[in-house]
Amino acid sequence: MSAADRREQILDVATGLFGDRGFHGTTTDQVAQAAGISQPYVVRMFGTKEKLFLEVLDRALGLLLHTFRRILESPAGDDDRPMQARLGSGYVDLLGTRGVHRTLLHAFVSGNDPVIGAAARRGFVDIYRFLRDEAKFTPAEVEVFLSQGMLFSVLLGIELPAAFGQDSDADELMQVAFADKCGVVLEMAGPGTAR
Amino acid sequence: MSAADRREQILDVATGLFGDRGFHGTTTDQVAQAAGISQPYVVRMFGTKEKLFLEVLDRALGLLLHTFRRILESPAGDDDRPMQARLGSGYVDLLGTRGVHRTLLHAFVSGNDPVIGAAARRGFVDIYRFLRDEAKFTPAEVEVFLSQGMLFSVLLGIELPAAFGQDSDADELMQVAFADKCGVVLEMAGPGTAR
DNA sequence: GGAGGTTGTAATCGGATGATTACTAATCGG
DNA sequence: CCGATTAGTAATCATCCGATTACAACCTCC
Repeated sequence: MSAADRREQILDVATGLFGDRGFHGTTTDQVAQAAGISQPYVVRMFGTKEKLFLEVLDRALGLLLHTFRRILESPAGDDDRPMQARLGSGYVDLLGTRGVHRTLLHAFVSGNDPVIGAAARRGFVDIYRFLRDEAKFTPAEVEVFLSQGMLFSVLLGIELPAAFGQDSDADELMQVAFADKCGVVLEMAGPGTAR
Repeated sequence: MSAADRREQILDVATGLFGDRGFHGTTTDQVAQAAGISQPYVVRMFGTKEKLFLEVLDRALGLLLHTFRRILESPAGDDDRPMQARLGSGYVDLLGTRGVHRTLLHAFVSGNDPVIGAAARRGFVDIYRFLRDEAKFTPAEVEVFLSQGMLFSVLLGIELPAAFGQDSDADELMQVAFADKCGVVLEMAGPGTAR
């Protein structure tokens, strides 16, 4: 396999693993085994585990913004909902790429780390700038959009969809938070969607 | 020092440390040094690092719910704002106890862990039940309250207040997200509030 | 066909880390 | 004053983990 392809493959599996267990909770050996290669190769290809995580984070942020820009620039077609709702659906659809949401969330709780924290802040502000400058959201719209997005992410973080059916109050909470997107979320992150 | 007092002291410093670096990123030795005792003593007092984290998590959740209940049951007095706003202020005031918000967030991103994840889900559903059954929030009110709370927490997670003044867009984002609470947040979590 | 680059591994190192054991100094009730 | 409980440590263990080094197989182009 070419180094470039291998690189992409490692970043793919690393996104899933970092999403599951975070930076400190994931070992380079787990990444290597998931990619079917040896641990030293992972380290040599990225230099350090931290650089690997930073690349994973950058890719996740890039995918997020790319998804948003595609929606923003695509013709509305038969979708007559406001842009907030359309971008929201795009955010949910990121569930299709394993680990993206949860890797981002892991980065967002690492503000204390001098390197990862700085990258996380930069990434979050980039998203803000997109909503303000490109999507032309008003401050109030930004606040609602980001708020709902973060509740969504945290509920993914605690794996509430994966525990669906075990606690009627938890199921009700999902209904309250995800509303009409509940079905989609359960399809993509519900029980049995595991790794 | 009595074992009970020592226990509380360890839980206090551990809350700060776990809030800063999470479960996997914090060592029992860091906790011990912060408490001014030896590492084996920390381990023996709590059994395992995981049990220590679970106690820290329980305490944080307990403090959160206790704060909410106190506000709910206290007379409105001169505060004529709706209960959503009053509980929101209480949530912000939890910044007064170092590490509570960020420890909770770290737990909320650990849904994958069989033990910590289960505790985190239980805790989040407990909060939901409080809002529904005790605070009598409507589903829409719950959604708004939790959404804003999670955006608030994530912005704390990336240490946006601590980086205040370094990026005008970041400062603007804080204004958009925290609004009238911006001043209080900066006082309690702004630059120079460090450990 | 062989020189050189590319893809990859085996072996190993050094340090960190959670946990265990065995011990000690102080405190306290009788 | 003494036996026992309590608060605490020093030393050490076994393991894990990221990183380094040295080497091997393979491809490719002249």
